[in-house]
Amino acid sequence: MFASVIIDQDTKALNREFDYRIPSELKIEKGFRVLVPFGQRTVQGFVVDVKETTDVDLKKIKSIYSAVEDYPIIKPEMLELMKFMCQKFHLRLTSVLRLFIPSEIREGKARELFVKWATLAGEVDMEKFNRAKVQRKIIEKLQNQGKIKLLDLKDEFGQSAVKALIDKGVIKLELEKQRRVPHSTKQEDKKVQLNDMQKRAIAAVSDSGVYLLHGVTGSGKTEVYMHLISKVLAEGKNAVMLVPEISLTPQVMSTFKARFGDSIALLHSSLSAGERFDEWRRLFTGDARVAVGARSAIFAPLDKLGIIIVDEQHEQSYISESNPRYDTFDVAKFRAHYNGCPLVVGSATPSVDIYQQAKEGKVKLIEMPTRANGKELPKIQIIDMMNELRMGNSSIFSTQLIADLANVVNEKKQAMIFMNRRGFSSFMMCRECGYLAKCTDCDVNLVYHREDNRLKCHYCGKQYKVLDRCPNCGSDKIKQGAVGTERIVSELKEIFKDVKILRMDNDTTSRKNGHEKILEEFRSTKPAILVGTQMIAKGHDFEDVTLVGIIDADQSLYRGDYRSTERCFQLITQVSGRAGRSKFEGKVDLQTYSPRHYVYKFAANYDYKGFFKKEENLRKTAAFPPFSKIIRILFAHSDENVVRDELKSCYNKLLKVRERYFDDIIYMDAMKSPIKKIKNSYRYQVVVRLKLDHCDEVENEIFKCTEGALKSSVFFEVNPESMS
DNA sequence: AGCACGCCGACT
DNA sequence: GTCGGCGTGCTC
Repeated sequence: MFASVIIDQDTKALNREFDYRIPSELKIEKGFRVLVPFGQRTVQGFVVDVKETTDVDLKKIKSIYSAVEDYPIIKPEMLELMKFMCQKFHLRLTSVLRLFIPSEIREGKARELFVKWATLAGEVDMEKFNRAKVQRKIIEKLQNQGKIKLLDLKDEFGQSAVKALIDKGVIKLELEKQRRVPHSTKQEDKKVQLNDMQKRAIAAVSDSGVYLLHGVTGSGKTEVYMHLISKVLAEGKNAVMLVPEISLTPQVMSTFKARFGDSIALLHSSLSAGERFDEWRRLFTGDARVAVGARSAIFAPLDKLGIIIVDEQHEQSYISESNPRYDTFDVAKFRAHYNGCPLVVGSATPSVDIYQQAKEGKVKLIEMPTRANGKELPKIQIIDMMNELRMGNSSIFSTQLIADLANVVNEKKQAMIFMNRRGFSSFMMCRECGYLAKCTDCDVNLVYHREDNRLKCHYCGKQYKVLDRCPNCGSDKIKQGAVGTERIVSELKEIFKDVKILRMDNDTTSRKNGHEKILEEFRSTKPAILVGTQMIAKGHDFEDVTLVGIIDADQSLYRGDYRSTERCFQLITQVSGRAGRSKFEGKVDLQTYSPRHYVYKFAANYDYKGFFKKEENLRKTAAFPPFSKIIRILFAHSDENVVRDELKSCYNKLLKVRERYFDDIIYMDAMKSPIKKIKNSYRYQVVVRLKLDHCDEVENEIFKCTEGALKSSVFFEVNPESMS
């Protein structure tokens, strides 16, 4: 018998199967981890196939040395899924593999933790211990208690006496497996009475298929998820639930822990190696039956899945940005299909893409249009910053926001100020008339590149001179760049001298528990103002927050890609949900320089459907996804000439593909990446936009063109989240 | 990834 | 002559 093995080394050159003979004395099946001779060395590999024959010259074939475990570490479903992912996302088997087996196990770094227990080996002849007082005491204690942890024994009586007894064979050691418990909780499970809307939602999820749970913030989606999971567990099946990493706060984890106890495994980024190992093993063996975690938890080694839930479906973090790039949704869909179970994705602001699928009937839509506590959603007031300017207020804050903040301070309540300050490049606009630089060919906003001081379109690569005068009204008041959270804090401190003002963003939360410390401080201070980015928008329930301020909402609009309006809508809705969570009324001050942009009107009215309709029409007209497919191929290498050459030869092949599929390709061009160099590696890219008709076929043809690039790293993305 | 093979410069 | 530099290519 022969085994097809993939070598556990992630390089282009090794991205194929190697055949080995299976020695008759070894029991080896698909999914086994094995040690094999490879070149001059012994390496670890994974058996992906077992077969009677091989095409390889028998003289070359070597035999497998041994199996690492006596069971397949990769289950059949996972092998299938690996193959699917390679094909779907154009990935290497060797890099996909790493997603399925935590590095702690792959590299053999973490093991099971054992505690040593000491017991007496048999009858003891006490006569022999007349002089050794300490040893005598130890024996007596063991006679009384039966077994004692070795560490405790050493603590009490000292190292040497214990060791002497072990050496004499009086004490026998027993190993007991011990679980490292990553999170303990004292929280009680709150039994919640479901309302009719929730009951209907639960009942709607019946058989397999994809369900979109569209529920406003505060509609009680989490309770629906937990009920669905309980139901599945009762049927003897298992469940996976995904949550964005930033939402996986201690409170959220405690809630789940309180409900599901030990049958849950929580997978998140701050687990230690040992904890991750144990949680993974518990899922693998079936000791844990619910996996809750961020993106990578979709690879939880559970069989018999009864449901997969993806919360906050619209979150960008479900699409992996680095190394093996994949979309969690496609992976979840595969697993749901394989297990014949439902996939439920939920959001208050579903992505345009999935809502379109719901509209087409590919996804079943479940709606939860009202809040569980019956409270109105906070009123959103759009504040025209252009008008503020005309009135002579050129500060970051509108008079309205300052007045509302003063109110919050007076009433000893709390406020959150949200500022989306991400990305390197920023937009250019006229402060007088609100004119925004746009690409003439693409109907996409231009992005300012500091490096070469030019405006660029991220979709066609067309470049423009930087504006020094507004082409619309002739004003030279051109605004460019962003205001950071830091400046907001310092300006607020000037205005509200005695008020606690906290900042929460990537810079302040990088230390361990930085997150928690800031939130705890905020929770316990009144009045207080919390200034932050994205991360303050996630699931924190602060009862006393009565005001949310959104500074410069436009920032998320002008990022120069087709999804920016959608993201802006999601952001406003998400952030607004933070205000008025309990008995107090909430209000949102939304500051913008383009108050008439359609996204604000719809967002202010919480009108998702209206927004979707508008956006759908725009994308249809402009032929952007979901009505087309964008492919971005990024080449990166430390030597600029190498990337340029490899990109060029790829592009030449692409030109031939375009000849063959002329009608299917709307647009195609090669250019430098918006961020030309990252970590000393030069980046060039090709962007292609396809009609949907034969897009899978054309996509594969396009991918083939990249295979000639041997030196550069090639990243192949479909409908990329970002172009930088 | 590693390790051998191989083809050019400076050394006992 | 040969010791060793690291560029290229292969590993079942």
